[in-house]
Amino acid sequence: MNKDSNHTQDTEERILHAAEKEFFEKGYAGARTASIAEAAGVTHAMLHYYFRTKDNLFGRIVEEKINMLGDIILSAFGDGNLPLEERIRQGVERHFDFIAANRELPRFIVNEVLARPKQTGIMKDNALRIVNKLLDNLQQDIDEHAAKGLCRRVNAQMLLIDIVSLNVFPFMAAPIVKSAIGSYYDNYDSFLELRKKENVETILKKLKLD
Amino acid sequence: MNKDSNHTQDTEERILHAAEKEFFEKGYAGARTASIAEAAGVTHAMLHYYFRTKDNLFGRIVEEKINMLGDIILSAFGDGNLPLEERIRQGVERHFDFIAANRELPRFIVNEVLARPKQTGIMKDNALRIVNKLLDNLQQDIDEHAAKGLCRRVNAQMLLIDIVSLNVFPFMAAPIVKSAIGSYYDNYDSFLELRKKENVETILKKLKLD
DNA sequence: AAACGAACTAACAATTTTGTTAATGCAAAT
DNA sequence: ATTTGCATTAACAAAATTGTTAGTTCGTTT
Repeated sequence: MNKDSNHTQDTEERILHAAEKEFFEKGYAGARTASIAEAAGVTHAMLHYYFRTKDNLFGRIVEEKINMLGDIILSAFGDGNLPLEERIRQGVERHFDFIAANRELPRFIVNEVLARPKQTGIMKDNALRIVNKLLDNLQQDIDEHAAKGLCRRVNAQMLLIDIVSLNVFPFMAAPIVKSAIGSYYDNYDSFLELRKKENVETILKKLKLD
Repeated sequence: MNKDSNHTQDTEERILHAAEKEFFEKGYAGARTASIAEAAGVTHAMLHYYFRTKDNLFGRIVEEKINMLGDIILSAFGDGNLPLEERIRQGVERHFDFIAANRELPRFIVNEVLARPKQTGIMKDNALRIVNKLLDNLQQDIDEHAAKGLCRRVNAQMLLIDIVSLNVFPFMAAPIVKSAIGSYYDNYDSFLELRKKENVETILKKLKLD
């Protein structure tokens, strides 16, 4: 069987892709295996042939997504060689951009993943270990700069929660934020551009000495 | 039929109460009318007798909750007689306290309400009208103080998004934030106390002149 | 070419879930 | 006391949804 005639990967991929969309949009309970199969262009039975249960299929999606959590924080804030202010500015911007490129991820994580502590506990702990290691490093960085009188000695954990809150919420609550800003901006994307700058400013201002 | 023997309100209330819990916990798709009836201590048929469909019952809960949105913003930030800084400090604290007392509301709104624009559009618009009126007033307040050189001239809309983001996110992502702060705090509530202060500081610092 | 095995299909089964209906109880009105 | 009407129940019906199975197709192996 050569690669071109191997439909397995194709079909499996298509189901996974359709499943991600369905689970993201409707959540586990709202998702229908029949819809997923239809969207993937395969018969309903194929879904069960490859993944046996809805649970299994869901698990595959969750596994893939939860690992992104730690990775994005690390890749955004991980460059300890930059000057602190630049490190944080870049972190906020990269994190914002990642969320903007994965707008439905936060809702999925909050609703579907965090609601299943038993099934996702290990993966979550793993992501947290990565983040905590980074936070230690960042806190050192902050403390050193603060000791030199270059910034306030803020808590790195709190700062990260600030950043994630500011960056994530406008996307999670997009429908209401969209209505709220209404006609003030040309379109939602131009609002988001401003929002990103605003978040960077808010965070950097918090670091500044009084 | 005297009031004591009128079981109608009792039963209806009990169903509504149980429904709110079920819908909050599991969302519309995950909620089961049978579970709601059982939790309310009534037969399954009674639920349909009073509300006919799951949709109707859900609509009643949504209607009640969506109206809280505008109200809380207004009651938190509405006091225009206070000095600006005090007005904002009080607003942030009151909004935080409200969310803390209704921790599952944001998730419900984001997941269930915002995902149903057709059914909730009018209610949402109504809440937004209240908020926008308040924002106009707050912006004037800010502009006046800025003109006197007492604060930065920040955009009131952006400021409100900042506040809501900072206050809401830690509750929506509570399971992961809980794990993340781990052993650093005695318990989650003592973390939340600090978090509230932190948010007030973050916002007020944003207003300060450089 | 015959056997083999993985991918696939159509039909079906089992369960869950929402919603209905006919009958009953019971308090208040006449 | 009889009637009236709402509240309630148990049983049932209908639909939706997940999962299974027996059999088919088709490329590969021997």
